[in-house]
Amino acid sequence: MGFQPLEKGKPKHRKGLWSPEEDNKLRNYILKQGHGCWSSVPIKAGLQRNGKSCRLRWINYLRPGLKKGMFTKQEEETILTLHNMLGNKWSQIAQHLPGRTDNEIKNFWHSYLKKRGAKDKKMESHKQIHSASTSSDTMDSSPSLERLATQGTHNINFTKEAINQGLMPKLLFAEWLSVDHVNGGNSSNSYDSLTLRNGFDQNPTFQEASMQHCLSEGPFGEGEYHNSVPNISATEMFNSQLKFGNQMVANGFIQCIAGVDLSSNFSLSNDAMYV
DNA sequence: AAGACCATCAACCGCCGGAGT
DNA sequence: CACTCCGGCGGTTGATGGTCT
Repeated sequence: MGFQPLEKGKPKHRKGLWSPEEDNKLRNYILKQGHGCWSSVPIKAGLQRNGKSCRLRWINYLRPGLKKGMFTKQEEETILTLHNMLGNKWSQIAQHLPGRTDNEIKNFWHSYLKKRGAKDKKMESHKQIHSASTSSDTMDSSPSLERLATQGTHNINFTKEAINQGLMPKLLFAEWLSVDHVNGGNSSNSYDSLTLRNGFDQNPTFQEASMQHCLSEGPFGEGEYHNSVPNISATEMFNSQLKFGNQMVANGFIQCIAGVDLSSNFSLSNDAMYV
């Protein structure tokens, strides 16, 4: 890829991959000042990017609480189910997947489509060969969209209406942390073993650590929440989220985050914050 | 070992809608 | 009402790394 050389004279916005220095600048700026108006962020943060690029970088990569790595089985099924209901509404789907971005989900879906396309082709030829025999035993072993939507493979019983009306809860990244633990994400990241390089790291470990530290002392302590959600259903999740929302408000949750004054200008509206 | 091919992911682009003037 | 600005969204592209031949 490489970076496009900056044009002489005219201040042109830089494109391409972000360097670690740029990441640091953006992260530090937003954590300290909040993003405010995105178009002014690059200027104030000393970046030669446009506002859009900064926003995207923050949302998709730098934002605290983001989950990295493979999608879990449950996440995959949730995506399939929600996509079946909502279509290509990636941002809406992302709101129900803790720590995942719309971009990530979109990418997943496209690769999934490719896989499925290949599988379908295979199935088609297989069917033709065995057209005389019963079809039931040739069913795809992966969950069909219809089945997922109707059965709710892991108790997903929310309705399209509920989703469309915004009745589905959005998530706190504190919950992302918990879900991550449940799903065997980076659960080995105990607080003690964390390295807080330069205050922040490339991954959300720093925030997770801080969150965990907060949570362990607060109403979301290990016993109460972290250990209570194995094989959590959507309904349970929903309920716990409602509880979470109330607790958050009641306990000044925001101030708890990382000891940084994020509350002043820190927009969490798109950060799966339940409001 | 090297080139071709493929999958994944980060980032850009263009469009749309809402808010402000 | 028209215009501009901005943020958000979805589609698409291009780079990169891994696998295959």
